[in-house]
This record gives sequence, structure tokens and C-alpha cells, in this order.
Amino acid sequence: MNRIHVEDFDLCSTLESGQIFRYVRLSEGYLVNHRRRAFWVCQKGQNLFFDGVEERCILHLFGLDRDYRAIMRSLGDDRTLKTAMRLHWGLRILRQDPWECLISFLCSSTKPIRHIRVIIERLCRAFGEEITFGNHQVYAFPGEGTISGSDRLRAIGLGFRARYIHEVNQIIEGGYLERVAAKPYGEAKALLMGLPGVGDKVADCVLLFSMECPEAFPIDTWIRRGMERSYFRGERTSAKKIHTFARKHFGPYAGYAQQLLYHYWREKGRNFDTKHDPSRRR
DNA sequence: GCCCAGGGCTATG
DNA sequence: CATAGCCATGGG
Repeated sequence: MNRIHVEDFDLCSTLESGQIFRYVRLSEGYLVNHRRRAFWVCQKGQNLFFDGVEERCILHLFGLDRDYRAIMRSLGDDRTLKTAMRLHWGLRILRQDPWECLISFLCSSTKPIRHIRVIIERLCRAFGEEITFGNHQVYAFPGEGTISGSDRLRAIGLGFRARYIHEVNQIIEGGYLERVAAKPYGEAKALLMGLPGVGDKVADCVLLFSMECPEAFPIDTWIRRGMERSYFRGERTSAKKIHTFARKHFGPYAGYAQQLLYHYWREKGRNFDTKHDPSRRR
């Protein structure tokens, strides 16, 4: 077992804020499956314990090489954001594999996170290679070009998303996503949105979580509701206006604000739902 | 049966 | 530009 000292890091909110889907909470820590590797990781205060993976991979994936305090400072002292920061301080933006991230969020449209996780697990079982971690038998995420067959994908439960994934799998070839990642935000986003099934929201997720674009600001139903309520007097607002506002209000690291607010509002909603009537949301 | 879920595409005003 | 209906599926 290995150990590193970490500051301004919260493993729990980082993993459980909906950026990544392939992790399992154990009695102690988490089993994470990413980049063809399954590894164990556990945080106790400022100690991060891990096994089955190199230290540099941990630092890279969890973005521990980034100046978190400087990023938080750059977001401003917004009242709503301050609350989210206080509750989830240390939530980092992950640095995922672009292919895994893209396919994962192609699975995500109009699905609850619990179900997305199930679907992706089935996808890996059907197309991925078996790998091991200790006595755990798990499946790696299938590589580029290995996820084909709309019917097979539909049988997994992907529904209308099956065709998108099948087609994207045919289009993407070695090095393509890395070339996209090397381009500036606007250009990279346009390229991603040229892929079938990839619209504004999925593109922003891929850019933020796997392509070093901290200005990307994914707008899903939770963010839309929250932003409208907190910044637009509860009025219906287009994604375009929310994007413009977010970029101006939060700055070049707006994506961090998005992830903090998303996690904050979703957690709050969950608690509200269990205590009250779920049908009364909005 | 109803509603909603980390949406995207297409056809219309 | 904005909106409506549609696309499949599962869980509360």
C-alpha cells in the first residue's frame, strides 16, 4: 500500500459528483476502474492511500497537480457558490481518458446516474477485456473502435443512444480525440459537436472532464434549474444566456463552479426528496 | 399510469 | 434564434 500527503482534496465529492461512473464504494475507500486499470484508493484526512496504480497516475487523474486555492479564488465570492465551496471543498475536476469520457456521456442522456452506471458496467462486460485487482474480477473499459453493433448495444439497454455510440465508434480512430484536445475550447467543442449524439452538454462534459478546458460549463437539468433560481429570478433562461453569464460571472475556471454547484444542488435535492414530496420539485 | 432522468435531432414559427 | 415532439428505458 502507498500513501501520499494531499491538501485541498476531497476524494468522496470528487468521485461522487457525477464526473465518473466506474467506481465502487467499499467499506474502506473506493475501487476505481479507469484507463484499463482497477485500483484502490482511500482518504483519511490529509493522507491518501492507494494500491494497484502508480503515484503519478493518482496525481494526474485527480488533478492534484493543479493549484486548487488559486482556482477557487478566481471564481469570485458569490454567495451561492461560497456555500457549495464550504460544503464540498476539495472537489477536484478529474483528468479522464477522453474516449472513456465521451462514450460514458453518450450513455448519459436523460438517464439518472444510478442507471448510467449500470449501463456502462454492462457495456464493459460486453466489450471490455477482463482485468484483475487482487481477488476482484473486473472488466476494463473497451478501447477505441471495439464497441460496435447497434443491436448488441440496444440489447444492453442503451435505447436510442445505441446508434450514436455505434457511429461514433466507427468515426473515432487512433489519436483523433488527442488532436481535438490540443485545440482551443471553441474549436474543440465544434469538432465534438460534429459527432452524432454529441450536443452542447455532452461536448462540455468531455471538454471539462478529459480535455483540460476548465471554462467548459455543462448545462443539464439540475444546473439549469439551479442557475435560473439563483441567478435569473426563477425565470426560464436559454443555455446560451446561462453560458454567457457563467463565463462572465465565474471567469476562466467556470467549469469548477459548475461542478461544485451541480453537486451541491443535487445533494440538496436528494435530501429534500427523502424528507418531503418528490413531486413538488419545481 | 404518471413523472423524471447530467440530451440530441429535426421540423417548425 | 427559440420551442415542441420524438427518441427508449427504468425507477420512484
